[in-house]
Amino acid sequence: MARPREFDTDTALRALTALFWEHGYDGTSLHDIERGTGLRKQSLYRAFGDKRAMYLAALAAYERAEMVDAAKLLNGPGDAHARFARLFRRIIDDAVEDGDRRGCFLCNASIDQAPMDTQTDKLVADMMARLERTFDKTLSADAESIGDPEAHRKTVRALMTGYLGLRVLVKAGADRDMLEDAASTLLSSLCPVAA
Amino acid sequence: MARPREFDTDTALRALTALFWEHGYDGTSLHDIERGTGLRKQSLYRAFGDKRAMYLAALAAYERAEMVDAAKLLNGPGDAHARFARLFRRIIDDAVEDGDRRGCFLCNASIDQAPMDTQTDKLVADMMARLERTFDKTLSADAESIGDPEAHRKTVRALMTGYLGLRVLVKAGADRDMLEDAASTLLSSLCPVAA
DNA sequence: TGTATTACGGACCGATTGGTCAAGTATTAT
DNA sequence: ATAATACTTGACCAATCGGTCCGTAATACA
Repeated sequence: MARPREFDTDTALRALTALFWEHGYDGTSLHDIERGTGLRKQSLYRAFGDKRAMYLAALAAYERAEMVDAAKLLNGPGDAHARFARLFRRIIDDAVEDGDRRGCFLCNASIDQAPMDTQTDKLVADMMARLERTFDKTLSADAESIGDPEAHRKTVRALMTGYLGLRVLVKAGADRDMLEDAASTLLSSLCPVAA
Repeated sequence: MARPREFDTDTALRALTALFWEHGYDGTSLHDIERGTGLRKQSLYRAFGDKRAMYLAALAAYERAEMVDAAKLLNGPGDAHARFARLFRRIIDDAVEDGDRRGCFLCNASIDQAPMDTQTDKLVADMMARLERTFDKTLSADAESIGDPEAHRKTVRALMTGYLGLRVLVKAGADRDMLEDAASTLLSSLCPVAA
């Protein structure tokens, strides 16, 4: 009945995610978006709505792609210490070896959009809650942690804080030593012997 | 010989700091700046240079005012645990009671400007280094920490990470429980008994 | 094949961006 | 008094912002 869309929405969404992730909301213009996606804004507006909707869709896509990817690391073999160590190691390696300073899109969005846009604020809060659940599940791999629910919850939240802090340090340009030291101490609370 | 400046540069700088701190670089327009400072942009351009210079000056002023203020908390009485506890308590209270979601200007700048502006990047790196020195000095208040320099350095850096993570959580809209739990665990590494 | 429906590209929009210029005025040292 | 300086104000600038409109091309169904 109607002419079919000529571009792939998922591909466009991936491009949008890359753009907003790296440059933020204000730092990404419609012109940048046209270049990055290879599409005219008209097509994008019809597919997504307005720029804000593109941003929110990109943030949600980030969660589906990158954070699910991180969750896989956390669901791997070994005890909680080993699992979180793999996550932190990946963050450090990406930053130092690939020079990837994009940080965590969720963390970035928390700072540059959440306080000034209610929709972003809501989405960020939801994503934070889901991230906490992921961390919670990972920590539950340790038998000893299930004894004290309060200590368990506190540890999860400290690890969340450490995760976010690490991603800020990456953005700030911290070197490998800095990141390694921070990560090692954060992990030591999970397994004093392996610290 | 020449007509003296009619406005107080420090007052203007305080206003600039408040603006950039709350709304970021891109989120603060010259129009906002004129309203916020009560000055015409002409006067501001002559006094500071361009918008980027205003931002950098504001960031430096933030360090002189707010971070020196925080340093006072860290130089107060008690052991390291008590000192850092006061800092974290202040962060949480400001966020929860006053609804202050501005976070830490240094942390904000790390995310929204440092990766895309070399001058900001340099200033942020310097400020991070000075913050680390402040944390280092505070931790040195504990006699037992001076024994192992490596452990000392690692603890300092983990506390930095925790500090930054806390400020991100505030921006993300975390509630009191979340912040309290995170802070308490971060502090527990300093003094297992008092945790 | 006719037609309704939709995608597409480009022109176009007013508003706002950061930044500059010019004119008039106030202040100071000589 | 005067020369030199630098203040204030508002107009002005090109460029860019996010967003819309419209003519044309392409498709699916009757």
